[in-house]
Amino acid sequence: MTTDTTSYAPGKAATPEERKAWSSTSAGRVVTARKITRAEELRLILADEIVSGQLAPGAPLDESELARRFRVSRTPVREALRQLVASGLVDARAHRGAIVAHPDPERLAGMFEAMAELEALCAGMAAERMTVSERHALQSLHDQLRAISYLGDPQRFHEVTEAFHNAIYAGARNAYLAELALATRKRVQPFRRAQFRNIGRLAKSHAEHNRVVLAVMQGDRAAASAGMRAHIDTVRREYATYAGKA
Amino acid sequence: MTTDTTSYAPGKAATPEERKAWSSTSAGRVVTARKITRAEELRLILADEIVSGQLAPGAPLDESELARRFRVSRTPVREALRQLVASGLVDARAHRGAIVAHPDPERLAGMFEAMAELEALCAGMAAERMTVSERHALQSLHDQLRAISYLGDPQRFHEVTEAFHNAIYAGARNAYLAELALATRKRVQPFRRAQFRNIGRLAKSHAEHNRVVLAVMQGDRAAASAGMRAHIDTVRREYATYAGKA
DNA sequence: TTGGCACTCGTTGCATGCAATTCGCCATTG
DNA sequence: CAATGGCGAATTGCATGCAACGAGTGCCAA
Repeated sequence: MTTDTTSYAPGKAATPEERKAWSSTSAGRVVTARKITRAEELRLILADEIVSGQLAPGAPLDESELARRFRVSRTPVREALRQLVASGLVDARAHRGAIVAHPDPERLAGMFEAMAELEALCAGMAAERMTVSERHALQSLHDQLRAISYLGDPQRFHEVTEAFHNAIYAGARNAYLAELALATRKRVQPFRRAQFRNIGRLAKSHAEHNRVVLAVMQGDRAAASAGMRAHIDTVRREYATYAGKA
Repeated sequence: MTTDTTSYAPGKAATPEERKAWSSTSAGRVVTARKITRAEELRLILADEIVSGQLAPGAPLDESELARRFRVSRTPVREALRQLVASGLVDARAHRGAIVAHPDPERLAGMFEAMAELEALCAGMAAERMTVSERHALQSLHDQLRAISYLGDPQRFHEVTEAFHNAIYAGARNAYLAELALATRKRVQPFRRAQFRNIGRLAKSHAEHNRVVLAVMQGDRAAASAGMRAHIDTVRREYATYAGKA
């Protein structure tokens, strides 16, 4: 416990100014979401830190420590952790604390396989259902990726890749399926960090996307699915090569 | 609030005997899970009541009321609700309470479509990966279903159907994918209650399963997928026919 | 020296009180 | 008469204190 410095009066735990402090760590991504609860804020921040790799798989999530860090009581921290447990990003056992989820290799392989199929499914549906303007928007993102792969900016490439996949989710016209795919993507993300340091991977990734984009533009469901499945399968293999320590 | 009858001393809110009372409502399914926390208990109970239809979509979930009902404080109730929100069975908005999830028709259609594809995927994978004994076990469940469909016991038919689908999930050798499929199944379940009152549906369901079982026995992935997709699609159409009020 | 055991400490689980927000109701006004 | 503004009640959100559980440590006995 060790209530050390702060005064901590009830309902006045931290001024808004104080509370801004914590988001300074996450590189300019300050989301000034004012209309949501503290627990929801914490959930979003912690999820982001897990997905972005700031909190590595296996890292302990101490309630009191997080409460101090975010200048709130343990209650909203606990609620945020419970939701993260339910979403699969965090593992917890009663009286034994919570850690960032760290699936064993077999489970991780299953997540990759499921991701491949979900993405393939979305791509196939998108090939059939996207509007003309959506197809053009997808093509535009794809072109951007080519340009970025030449420049060799992994961070930017990653961001636009996310947009690319999100565009396909949206094109599938199934919000629920999109949520499943996105959630799976996020849960796998902490284990593919290393890939984005590999510049050579960018061009290959773009080439794989090319098959998908072509099929989507032509409305060829089977080809779009196959292309996306192959792409994610490459991602999986790439991970398997890089990761000896998983 | 109205602290009416019980004394309610801290840490001694209810004796074990008192706490047994609530589970008597759910028809003999008393799970004497002693080693888990109260919040976890509540989560399981509420999820079961939602899936089983005791709590209908749209029903309000008042924290204080649930706390009284289960003889606990609001804290574990809140944690259970948060987890149910994260799992999609409950919707909640800050300061406005929680209700049993009630997706609009479009979203529900998406859930049915996703379920069809997930089940199809599992069936296809199971056709390739099941052991011989697993295939025989599946066949056995299928035979049981035929017998039950003759007897016309919808409740029992439902239970064995669940076991049938779970056997296919297990045969797919992908725990993560199985979780997705099962979660989706549970989220859709509250909207297909009516179907199990329709005795005629039982025989048709069994006939649809037949295609899947045959394909699985022969290791024919494509046929197993197609069969399962067609089955779930029938389920969806059946729902669409029954439900004017969704 | 080693195995078992009780004790202690740290962390999590739960209860409770207060603060904050929302919504319904009623009065006031155009 | 309708619309709007503010007040009150009810409900949720958060802080805090205490209880319970687990893990580590040191002691005792074999």
